[in-house]
Amino acid sequence: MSVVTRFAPSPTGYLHIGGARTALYSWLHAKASGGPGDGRFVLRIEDTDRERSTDEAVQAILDAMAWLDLEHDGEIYYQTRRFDRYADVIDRLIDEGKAYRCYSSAEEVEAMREAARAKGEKPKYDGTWRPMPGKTLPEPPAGVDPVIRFATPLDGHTVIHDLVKGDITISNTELDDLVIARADGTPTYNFCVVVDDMDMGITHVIRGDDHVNNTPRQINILKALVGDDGDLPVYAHVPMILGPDGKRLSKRHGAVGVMRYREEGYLPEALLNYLVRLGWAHGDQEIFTREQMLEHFDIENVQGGASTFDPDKLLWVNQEHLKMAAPQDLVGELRWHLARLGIDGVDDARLTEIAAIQKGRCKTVREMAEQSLFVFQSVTEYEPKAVKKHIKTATPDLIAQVRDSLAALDDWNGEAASAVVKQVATDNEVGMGKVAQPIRIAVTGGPVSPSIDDTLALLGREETLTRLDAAVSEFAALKG
RNA sequence: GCUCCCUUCGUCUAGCGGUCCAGGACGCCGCCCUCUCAAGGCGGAAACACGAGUUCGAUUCUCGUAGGGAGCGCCA
Repeated sequence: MSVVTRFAPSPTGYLHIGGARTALYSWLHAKASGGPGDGRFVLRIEDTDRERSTDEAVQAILDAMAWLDLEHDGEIYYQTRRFDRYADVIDRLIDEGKAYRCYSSAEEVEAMREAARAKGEKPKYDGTWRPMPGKTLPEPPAGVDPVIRFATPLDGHTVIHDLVKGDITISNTELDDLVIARADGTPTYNFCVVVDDMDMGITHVIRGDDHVNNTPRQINILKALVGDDGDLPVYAHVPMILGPDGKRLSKRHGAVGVMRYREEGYLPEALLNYLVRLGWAHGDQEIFTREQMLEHFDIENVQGGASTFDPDKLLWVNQEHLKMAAPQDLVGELRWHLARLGIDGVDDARLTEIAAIQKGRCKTVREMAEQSLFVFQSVTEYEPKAVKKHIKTATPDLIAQVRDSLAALDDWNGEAASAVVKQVATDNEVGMGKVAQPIRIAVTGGPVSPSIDDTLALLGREETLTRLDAAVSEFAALKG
């Protein structure tokens, strides 16, 4: 049987790191099992809460999924477009006596819960309106729209055969008769999920473990629909991701949107790599390409306990991916970051050249873009601290010597340029640092840039000579 | 309060009864390399929550305790 998984976010905000990992695990499980492309990965938008769902949030989630390249199969489902279907199923359950109308007010239900709590029990609805053999129901109050409640089995227990947690058994007496349709007729989450997963042929439900307590309710509803012997999906509840404070990472608790990581210069494959390793391992391997994840990922090896998000390690993973990326594969993100810094219209070849030189020395693409600005912007001022440290009285003369030798070069390339710098250092019996650092400051304005040969190669002869000339007079004036 | 889940270095983890005075990685601390920043090389500190069992033998199995997480909505 082919695997079908789904990712089912509610569009009440951006896609955050925990959601991204759940999506990744679901995607991997569908795509990794049974060979490439065998399984299906469905995207479903759970927007039944019309108060909080927004189109902007839907778009934000779609954008993040696209950036991460977690492609879904087939159409995107929206629960709000399936209300007719839910209504049909609810009618059927009522007809079959598996659900009933409840006229208790919200205040009354709250009082029931309080009463249960006072007795040291779990807060529950007390079943006032539940039809029972030999029981006389109260007269429905006039002018009150009822909610529909599901008649949960009164005894027995429900077992979840969870792929990551193992078997979980919950007594049905822990469960109460949950509302499956609100007074205004709209269906609720626990109900829609069941109908959807059934209709969409979902074989594996992979979701956060904040849902484990809902699962028995959902299983009971599903059994009411398909019978005790009907097919149930396989569940896999993945643990939460905790913030540095040990609290669950959530939108209102320190979690930021996935796209924020793009802004900070992370590569999507690096973020995915970090996320896949958070709670899962394949021996000692730390760095995974997308292909390697697909090859090795196994949902059953996912850790049972929550894990803490570590920004430092993410940064390292990103750096590793930067190092191993082909320069041309970095062009897209580099262009995006440069654009944010006001640099547009640079051609691919140039960006590839820059990426090739910078990728080994940056932790993020954002840093790469920032550190490459000197290529596009002429030097308008020299960093005072750097000048103070590296520009001495003899410096203008040294730079002038380098400048003249460079001007005389037949071929302009990094190797030849750095040979010139070395020669000048040797001729004047000073260390490389005495020449290279001033040159660096002269052509970039600051003390940090790629190696001198790469820096000059990137700049080109004309630009290098122009900047050196400017620096010679500038530094001479400074020290004169 | 009740229910469920979890527990190896600060963090992510390997370990699936003896191979473990516990391995890797991030971070941290030294040293080396060096034209800056990185990278790289070498070395170091750092953990099986606790208590009972089971067993010839427990990090590994069972049960308690403690700690942590989640849930208990006409939210998803």
